[in-house]
Amino acid sequence: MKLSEFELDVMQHFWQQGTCSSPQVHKLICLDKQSAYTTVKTIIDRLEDKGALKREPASGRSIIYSPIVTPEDISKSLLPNFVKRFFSGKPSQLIAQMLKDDELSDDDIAYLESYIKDRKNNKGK
Amino acid sequence: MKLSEFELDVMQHFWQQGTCSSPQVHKLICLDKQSAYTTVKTIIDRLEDKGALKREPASGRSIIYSPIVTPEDISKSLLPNFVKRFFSGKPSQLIAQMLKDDELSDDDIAYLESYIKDRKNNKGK
DNA sequence: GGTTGGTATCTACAAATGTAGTAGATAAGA
DNA sequence: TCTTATCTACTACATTTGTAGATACCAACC
Repeated sequence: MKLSEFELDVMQHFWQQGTCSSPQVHKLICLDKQSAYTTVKTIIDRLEDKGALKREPASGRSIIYSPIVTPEDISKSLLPNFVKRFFSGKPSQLIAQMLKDDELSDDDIAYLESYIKDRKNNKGK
Repeated sequence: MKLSEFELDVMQHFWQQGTCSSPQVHKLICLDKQSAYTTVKTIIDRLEDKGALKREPASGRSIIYSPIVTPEDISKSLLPNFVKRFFSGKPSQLIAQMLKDDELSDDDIAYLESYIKDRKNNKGK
């Protein structure tokens, strides 16, 4: 499933909220960029067509949607390509860039260090 | 600078080869997917318009192009967004997913360790 | 020097994407 | 129950992207 930029921005909110109505998503989107309500609704309709969202059996005025695809579904297909394109297919280069750009928190670093340590131990065996 | 999928596929070859003619890129692209020469040439023209490629002062029948933008230029703007979208903004989750599928080599580990060390030193200052 | 094969340029067009208006349905309040 | 504010459904359109044909150019070969 291929989703556009804007579609991903919208999915973002469903992934965070779990379920949402169109007006709710519109308000959330508008925190980042100005958009007409119908614009957001069109994107939601397209996401429904693509099978990324489904309607919940909601009682009420506005339709409640929930996500079908997960971020993992998408990232699993995009990540290898991403690494291949920009980091010569080497995950270590991606990590290096994040380190260089200082995008990693202390926790992230600690995580990496523990991974490295584990790996060394396993190798020793 | 925003590049499309196909444009990135083409840039890929320039990043690998350094400089290329359109026919050369066409042949490389065709190793992966069938495309008319003019299709590839159109993409190259668009990349030139966008300022991603420039013409080299080449003597001869076919134009030689070389890349202006680097993979880092692109990845720097895409990576934070990528992490935000698919990994709840947590780089460690991205790292975890990459490492799940793809092991790091000894060189990779050494590379990362030196980066981590640097970062710690800089932070101490 | 004319022919030919490879290359470049220009033009075109369908599909996807971003953007939003209009009209119709409907729930909530007066 | 009538009105109004809200939400949905449908339609529209400009731009970007993928795709490629037609045509023009030019260097090398016969």
